[in-house]
Amino acid sequence: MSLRIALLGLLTAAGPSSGYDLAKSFESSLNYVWQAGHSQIYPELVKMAADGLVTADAEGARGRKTYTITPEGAEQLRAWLMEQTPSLTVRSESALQAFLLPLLDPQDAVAVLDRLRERYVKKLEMLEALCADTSAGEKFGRYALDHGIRHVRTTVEWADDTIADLRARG
Amino acid sequence: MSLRIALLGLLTAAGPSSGYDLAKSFESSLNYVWQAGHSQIYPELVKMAADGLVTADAEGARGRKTYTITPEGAEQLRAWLMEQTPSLTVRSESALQAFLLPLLDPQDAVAVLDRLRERYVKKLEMLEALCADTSAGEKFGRYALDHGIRHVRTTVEWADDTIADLRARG
DNA sequence: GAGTGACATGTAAGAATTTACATGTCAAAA
DNA sequence: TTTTGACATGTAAATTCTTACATGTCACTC
Repeated sequence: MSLRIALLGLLTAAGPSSGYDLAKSFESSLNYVWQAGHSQIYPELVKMAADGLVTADAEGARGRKTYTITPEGAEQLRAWLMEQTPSLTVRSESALQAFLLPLLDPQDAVAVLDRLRERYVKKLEMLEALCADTSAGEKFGRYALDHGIRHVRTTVEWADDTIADLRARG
Repeated sequence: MSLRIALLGLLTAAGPSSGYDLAKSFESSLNYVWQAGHSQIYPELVKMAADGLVTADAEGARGRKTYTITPEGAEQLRAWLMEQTPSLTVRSESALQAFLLPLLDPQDAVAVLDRLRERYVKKLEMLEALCADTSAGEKFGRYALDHGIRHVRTTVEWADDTIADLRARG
């Protein structure tokens, strides 16, 4: 369901798009909260067309197919947003790694956390640069970007404090 | 891989456990960052035993089987923690919902965000209660719990600010 | 004119995940 | 004593997700 919703959302925000466009959009905007590659997107668009949620243009240059959301698709997206009670859980490999850190001795844990922290700092810088770029303040990007930045910042702070705590113990 | 690592982590932290125990542990401790039901855990334990990462006791009362991590399992866990560079991406249905919110008109978006916020507040209270409980300060629970609390708190703050912004616009 | 790289779409196989089905034990309360 | 609920383990089917394979176009550069 989530993939479908994500695609309907992207089609609403960005207007008619090809599967290729949508895969790109996924990478650049939705990537922080959901992921999907083209091999998942293309077949899903076909199913969505069969279900009347989108319509496909005839092929354009280089076999390009442009999909447009239908009123039915828009309605389904709206219904999901208004009525669904999505799970509050999260799936995060790096959070899993962070969780298991105390199983290492403190020095090793610090080493691992340091590396993880470094990567989050990079990510934070990247997101903040995006935020400063005025052109990025479009569509649903604003709140989402803010959400992402806050979360990554929180993670870095947590890493700082946890490293300090581990150092104090080790 | 993540499921395997999570199970090895739980077995290390909690000592020898049954699949049932592990499923419970998953729900109560790892749940915020990874999820797995018993129907995924039981077969995985069998495979892990075949791979020499755990050993299974003979059956106890009510068909209970107790699994113990082997040195090889411990080594694999350690190697993953020290050497892997896990993805920084996250999969979160509620974050997806939050992202798509601006596609609704502001009043509707506020209504949805309000509901979402309410649920996060509940979750925050739950986690803070857990934190206050001294007995919860065991094993790898401390840092993980702190991590979870900070993230949920950040989400609530984001929701507050986003609701205010939406109200100002709507 | 050949090569490179972004554009563009697909399929197939396998792994991971979810949901539902299916079974049986033991202890305690009603 | 029956019934309820936690304990305990599994399998099957369906869906979702990842990784790899496979193909072809178009614009630009060397």
